[in-house]
Amino acid sequence: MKKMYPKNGRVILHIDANAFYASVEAAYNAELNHKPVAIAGNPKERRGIVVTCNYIARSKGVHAPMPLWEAKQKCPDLVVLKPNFSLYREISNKMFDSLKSYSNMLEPASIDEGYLDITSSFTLGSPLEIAEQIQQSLLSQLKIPVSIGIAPNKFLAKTASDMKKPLGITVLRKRDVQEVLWPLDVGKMHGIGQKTAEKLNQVGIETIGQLAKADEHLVKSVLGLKGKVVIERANGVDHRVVNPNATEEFKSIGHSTTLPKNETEERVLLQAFERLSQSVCQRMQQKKVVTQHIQITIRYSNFQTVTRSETLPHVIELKEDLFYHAVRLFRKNWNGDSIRLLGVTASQVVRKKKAIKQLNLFTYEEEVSEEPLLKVIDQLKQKFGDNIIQKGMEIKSNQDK
DNA sequence: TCTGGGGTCCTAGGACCC
DNA sequence: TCTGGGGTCCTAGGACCC
Repeated sequence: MKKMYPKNGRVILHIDANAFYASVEAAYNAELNHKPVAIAGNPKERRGIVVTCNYIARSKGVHAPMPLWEAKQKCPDLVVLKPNFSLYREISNKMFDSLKSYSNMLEPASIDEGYLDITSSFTLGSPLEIAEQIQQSLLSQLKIPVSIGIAPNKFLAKTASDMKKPLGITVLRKRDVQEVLWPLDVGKMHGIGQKTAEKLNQVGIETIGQLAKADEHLVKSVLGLKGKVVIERANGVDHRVVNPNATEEFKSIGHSTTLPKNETEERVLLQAFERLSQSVCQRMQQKKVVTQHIQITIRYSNFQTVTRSETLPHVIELKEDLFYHAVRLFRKNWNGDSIRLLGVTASQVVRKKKAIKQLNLFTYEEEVSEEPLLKVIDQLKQKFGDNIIQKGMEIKSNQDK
């Protein structure tokens, strides 16, 4: 077979597991292969949605993220399973371990897909041969069907893997872009959602081909800096590298929950915050990180969503601290309307090791009680109004030093 | 009987500093 | 009797993806 890799180019695979959660379930229960299967958030509760479903269910019109009641209406014999995330995580790890044997240049993009740069893996065979080998071994060893895109960059590889599902292998060269991509609606492009597509339509750009040839000033006038990027993509250009460390560089850990019913009772809301703080704290411990920035999300029953965040004068990691700051933000910002969803996020997390120097600066060991500070803030607030809070925090951080 | 939960990145305005 | 300009940090919200 003729070698496909160009002398000056890269060869990148995008490996995308088909209906991943449903495939994992079927791997452990073969009967499911012949039934329509959906994985749904809260199968018993009214607010469940389809997270993913197998291809039999899809043929009946079920798709994510459809409300469960609607899915059952379309497909009365739908088998609905609760998600088993720890199992999915385990199989996902096995999948990526297996991919690493083809190249170290592996970047997991989510639990069920990743990029593999095989430019230097030519001793293992042609790109097509490598893709076939990957597909067969994942299917036989893990019973996970995947689609694979082969292309000179990430964008084209991702686009290619999407073109044949399940169990497809698609080669997309730059010279194919004009014929394959340009006729498609601009909204089909990865990275262009409904809103962006509407904006482009309004200036007369409806297909990917029109976007590729569009005036950069025109596109920038509706999309800002993103305009340059999407024009490049439409021309099949994408210089992003495959970064094996990307998963190490996560930035936030959050938890949110839709309440069993719309809620106005503060006691219940605070209980929810306590559970959320607990689970965020647990995952921070697992990942060995601390945070100096906390954010809460309030979604009201009319779906209006408000986020409020705060940079803290020192890092925190304890559940009690997360809870304390979340509740303080909540009390300051809740308008009293009934609430559908609450969330707590630790953003800008830092590895604990890296934070140690900072911790020393802030006398981390002997935690200063917040009570005196709060009294001071209250007095200041009475004098100067609410916006004094930030000042108060600065005072504290100076004291800590 | 509407609309989950986990994220990332970008924008834009105001505060603040030099 | 009119008010720089550049850089950075902070905050809120929007868009997008899986």
